[in-house]
Amino acid sequence: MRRNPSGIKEIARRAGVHHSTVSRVLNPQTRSLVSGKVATNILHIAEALGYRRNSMAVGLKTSRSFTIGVIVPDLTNPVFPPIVRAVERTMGTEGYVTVLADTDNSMETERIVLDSLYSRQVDGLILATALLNDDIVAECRKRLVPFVLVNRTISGATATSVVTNDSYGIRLAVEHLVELGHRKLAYVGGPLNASTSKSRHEGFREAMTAHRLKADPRIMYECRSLTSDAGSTACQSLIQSKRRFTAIVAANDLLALGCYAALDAAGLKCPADVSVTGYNDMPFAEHFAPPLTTLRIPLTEMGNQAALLLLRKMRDPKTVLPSVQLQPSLV
Amino acid sequence: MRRNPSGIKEIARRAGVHHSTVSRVLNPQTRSLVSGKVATNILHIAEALGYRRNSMAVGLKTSRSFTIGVIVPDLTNPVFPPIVRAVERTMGTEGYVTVLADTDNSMETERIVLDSLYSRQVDGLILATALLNDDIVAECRKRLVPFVLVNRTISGATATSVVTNDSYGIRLAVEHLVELGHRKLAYVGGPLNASTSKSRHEGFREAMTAHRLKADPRIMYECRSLTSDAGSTACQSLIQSKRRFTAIVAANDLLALGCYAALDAAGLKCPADVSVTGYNDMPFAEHFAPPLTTLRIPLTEMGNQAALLLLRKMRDPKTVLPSVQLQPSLV
DNA sequence: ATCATAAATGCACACGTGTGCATTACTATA
DNA sequence: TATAGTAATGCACACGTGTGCATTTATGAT
Repeated sequence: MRRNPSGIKEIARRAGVHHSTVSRVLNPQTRSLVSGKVATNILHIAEALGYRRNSMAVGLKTSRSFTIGVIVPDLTNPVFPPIVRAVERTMGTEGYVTVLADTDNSMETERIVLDSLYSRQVDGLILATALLNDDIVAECRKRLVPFVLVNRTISGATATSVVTNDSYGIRLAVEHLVELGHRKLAYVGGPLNASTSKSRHEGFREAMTAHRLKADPRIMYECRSLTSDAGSTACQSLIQSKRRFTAIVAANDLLALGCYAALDAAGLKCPADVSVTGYNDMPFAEHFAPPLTTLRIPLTEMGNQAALLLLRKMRDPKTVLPSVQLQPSLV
Repeated sequence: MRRNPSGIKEIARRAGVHHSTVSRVLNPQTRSLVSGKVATNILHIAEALGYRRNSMAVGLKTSRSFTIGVIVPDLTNPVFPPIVRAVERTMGTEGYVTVLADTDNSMETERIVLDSLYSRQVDGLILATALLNDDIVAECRKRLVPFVLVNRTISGATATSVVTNDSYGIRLAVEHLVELGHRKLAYVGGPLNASTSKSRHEGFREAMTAHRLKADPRIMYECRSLTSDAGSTACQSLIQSKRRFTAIVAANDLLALGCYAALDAAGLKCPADVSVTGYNDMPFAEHFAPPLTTLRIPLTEMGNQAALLLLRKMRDPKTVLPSVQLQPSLV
């Protein structure tokens, strides 16, 4: 089934010109090379035929696909949709199309996906999956495809990334709780191989010592995944440890919700018995019971910035891009 | 910058064979045509060179891109990420890549996006944006690209779609409220040009008459968009109308949350004064204050089914696909 | 050993477009 | 009007791969 019977050649035939002339007309870049009369005629014919240029042929010839890849660990994590959306939009206005890949937190599928994208000649990548020492990032570098990290970064800050100041954010949370009179703060964090979790972890310790409090490692937990379930089990063992704490700083809203559940199951009231703070500003967090104190991170802005940086890099591969760090705010 | 210096020809050169032989080896379909010895040798060389086939060239030659498009109206609506994720995954296992497009509820950008995808020779489309009489769907049909509608469908059921039984879902909600003793039910729905909103609207009226209750059009609202804000303003005017109602059936969780906000602002308690039900089973709806009674729709399953149908259609364009209707459940 | 047959490989063209270079048509200046 | 110069267009090849057909090589039967 030939889906597009009318190529550039057909237009040329009808206009009585060589197909190269048509090519020039259809390309805004080179349209000025051809006389106005012929140009408008060709444009009319193209319009009448409903012509759409075949991007595969263009891509083959120019080795640019006007396609970028966005790789996320889990699209159902509410952090990512706003980022992806923003990327897709700003790239779209520049004529780029966004292929989305969800790795389901698996490095193996990430590698497969990367192969697939590379084979499709993507012009650039936006990675939201980076771990601290990530051989996938190394591979991207080796393959010479421009990429920007978003949300997470790698150790050494050797790649351009768009992240938020996580340790500052956690400090805001700690200060908030301290102002409310809390002194015994527990911490429920994520896996330390991700930059976000690591700097939140460190941010917690720094903020505690800054307030002359002790960050007790016995009431600090590192969850394996950033899910509600993980937070719940962490909080359960926290409760069972019988150590005193009056507040929990969670490194993620989902973890915080898990804590809510565990506290509720243990008959503890929020925030009467224990206060909980989250991180990420999940949509509608204010409707939770009780309304979750959390940190808003400018997700859309992050997506925008990442897209803009990537565009710069793709246009001029030898530019060295700055990394961007945005500020979270307490809500 | 040549990113892929080692094409099929280079491999052929090193193996001392013609490039067509390499092509046959690299293609599992035709590998049996070439002798085992040569094949393994070629595979080794390809491996050593880190060869990845150029999909644009393949696509140009075979006019298949192994790419599909997924078009959603708003990715930050929590309904869509699970669907998109499921589609991407099942398509991925079949070697397809998914380009995502967010139309931001604008038909204009949808048309632009569609052009862009068509130009990229997508093999198929999954549309979550369909309105009841949708000329975009007509355009897809004219362009002969296989497509499947998901979540929403068009009038006349003339296209294959994967949807849930919305009127049944609303009936469940109504029955639930009636069992709780409610008799005066208000309805806050979405724009009637979408099939979901329309059948929920109709479902509400049917369920009411089935219980010998009157669906009072004066306390039934049609919001312009499915957002929390829209629900809030609808509920406000509901309150200001001074008409009696003891429960609100919202056609969407976001609308329901807006009702929560408006009721709270008016000093009304939930569910003591007014009960509210939602629709869509937003993640963590159980953590809301109060826990939202809503309808769970099998989003992942919908995405899966849509992908499978599309695969069938792409493999055999002359099959006529069945439409699938899944059942929601009250939670 | 000879020949018929099958297996393996080479050859050449095609997919649709872009682009440097050659060629032709036009314009202006003397 | 002749000529130089420029604008407009045609020509041909290239991008990387797939595939029908021709050709060569191996296999087996007599």
